Amino acid sequence: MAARRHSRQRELIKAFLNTRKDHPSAEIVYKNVRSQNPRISLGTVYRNLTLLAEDGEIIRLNVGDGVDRFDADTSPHCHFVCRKCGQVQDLQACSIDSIADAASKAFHGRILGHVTYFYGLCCDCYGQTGEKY
Amino acid sequence: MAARRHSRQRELIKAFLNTRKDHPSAEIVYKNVRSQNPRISLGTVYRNLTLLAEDGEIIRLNVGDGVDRFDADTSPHCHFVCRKCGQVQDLQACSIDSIADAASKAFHGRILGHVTYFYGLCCDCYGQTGEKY
DNA sequence: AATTAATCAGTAATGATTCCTATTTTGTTT
DNA sequence: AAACAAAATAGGAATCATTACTGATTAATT
Repeated sequence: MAARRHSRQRELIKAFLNTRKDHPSAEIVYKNVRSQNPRISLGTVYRNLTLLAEDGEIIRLNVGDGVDRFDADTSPHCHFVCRKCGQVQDLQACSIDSIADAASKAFHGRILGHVTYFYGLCCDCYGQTGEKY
Repeated sequence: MAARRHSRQRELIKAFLNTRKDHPSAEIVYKNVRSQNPRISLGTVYRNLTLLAEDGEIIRLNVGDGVDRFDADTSPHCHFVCRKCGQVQDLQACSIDSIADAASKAFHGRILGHVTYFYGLCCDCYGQTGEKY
């Protein structure tokens, strides 16, 4: 029903996300994509990010810092959020898939998926602050 | 430094949260607490919810639905979010603490904690929709 | 080329949360 | 108990990410 049509703007946005591993926000996508298409509007960026996420081409990420972030890597993986500098990075080393199974057994509805993120101090911030946190 | 002083309003808010297990939003806390103190302001509710969370007396919860939710149960547990009706419920049966340890080994910064929530269909919605989702 | 619906740019609107300020409370000190 | 200082409040304004609206464009189809 929702016939998705090709669009230059959406293609640009997806291409940009493919170059980044730092989970940029819509605003950052907007600023960067404008260098290739100065007439693109922020609303268009938001709408296409939502469309791409609906189509499963990207992942919408919310780590509780007030902005939605977007990730072109749709393979199952977790994220780490630095409490000091706010950066978000991938954490491939965690296989939590088994958890959903365990949770399903003690649950009477239906579990479709789960979201996990870790927080703490990233490598750089940990080195700087020592034991501050 | 931040000498916390007693306040009727904060006490009311905490007492209300203690009676609820459905992780209400600030707006809902506001509406309910007003029946006991009609002059309380929404800003006061927000500020005290933040203070309580900072003091570790409650937990601030963000499941990506646009509002922050609050939980008086500070014991370690996960949450389940229904994709259809939006309700948030506790999921006690999951012990994911071991995950943080596993993740720490493959990480060069410092992991202080983690957040996990499951999503899917709650018991009621699963019964209604069958295989729709 | 004509048609139609998706998409766009630009802008206004929404809504959750925070900020601001004069006033009131709370806990402490004389 | 009166005086005092710091913290908290009510009420409202401000912020800011995101969504909604609208007339103009554009991509795909006949």
